[in-house]
Amino acid sequence: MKARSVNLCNNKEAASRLRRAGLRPTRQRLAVARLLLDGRDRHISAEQLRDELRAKGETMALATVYNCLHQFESAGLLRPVHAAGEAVLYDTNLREHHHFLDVETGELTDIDPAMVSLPSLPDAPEGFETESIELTVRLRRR
Amino acid sequence: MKARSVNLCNNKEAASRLRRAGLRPTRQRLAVARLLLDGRDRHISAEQLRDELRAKGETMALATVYNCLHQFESAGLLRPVHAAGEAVLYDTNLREHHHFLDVETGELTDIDPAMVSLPSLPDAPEGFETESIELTVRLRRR
DNA sequence: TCTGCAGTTTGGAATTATTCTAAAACTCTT
DNA sequence: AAGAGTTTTAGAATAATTCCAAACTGCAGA
Repeated sequence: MKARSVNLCNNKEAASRLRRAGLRPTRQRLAVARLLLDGRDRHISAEQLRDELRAKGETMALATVYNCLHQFESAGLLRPVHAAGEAVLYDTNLREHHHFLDVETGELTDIDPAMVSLPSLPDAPEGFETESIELTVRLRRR
Repeated sequence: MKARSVNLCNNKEAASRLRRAGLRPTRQRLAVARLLLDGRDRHISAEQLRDELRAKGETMALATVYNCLHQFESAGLLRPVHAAGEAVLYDTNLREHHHFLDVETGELTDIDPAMVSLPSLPDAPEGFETESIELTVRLRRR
């Protein structure tokens, strides 16, 4: 019985996932894929990712981490969230959903999509198309 | 018949507005107030503001521009919008509303509040309170 | 298997937005 | 006009990210 989430525990699966996305499976991209594309919903910054990789023994230049994140984004494997603190966070949850943001820590939490409905979204103005929609509820410790 | 928008064409009115907000009316704050608190709805960054001030013959340190913006924000005279490009933009429109963002230029445009309704906003998690809500529709030139 | 080249990675410098700092310049009250 | 407490300022410092040119690597073909 296979779960919906793809398990990229080994390089073979990660590699084919990358190839399907049009990315050459380099050592660095494989490491990132195994860490981020395992089906868990998370939000991670470039620096956090670098640290987690390092903890797994995969050190790579910060520029490479940024490169990977951008490539994964273009390939539709990750979605950037801009409204967060200072740094851009990458969201492994590709379903439509929204976020709580703890403005103190910068931490993001998914909002259950059932809790919010956007019944009437305005059409994009002439000459534009909607790239994405971000609803962020900024939270402060009470 | 006075319009709803306060006209801060002269320093007297700007000064009293600042005092009411608990801010000492310094030359720099007066200049910013006259430029931003005239009732027009706009979105402006620190650098843009500095340039507009300079164009009016009011030069001031960029640090002062940032100071002013923060103080105006704390005083409830401006609202920061974070979801925009790289820089924080300050919104002179204090009514609840949302934004289109041109991701190319970073330009924000208000979304008519009648066009969007957020019927069921999720409650803030235990121990938190909602500071603000930002709905941003990111646009790309077609 | 070997080779070459386009595609990748890398460290460090460069950029951008913003904050910090300590000193000089104000504002307000007395 | 003087003192105290605020503000402003220029420039240094920080943080996230991008740029760069050189070194490296995956893979297609000989």
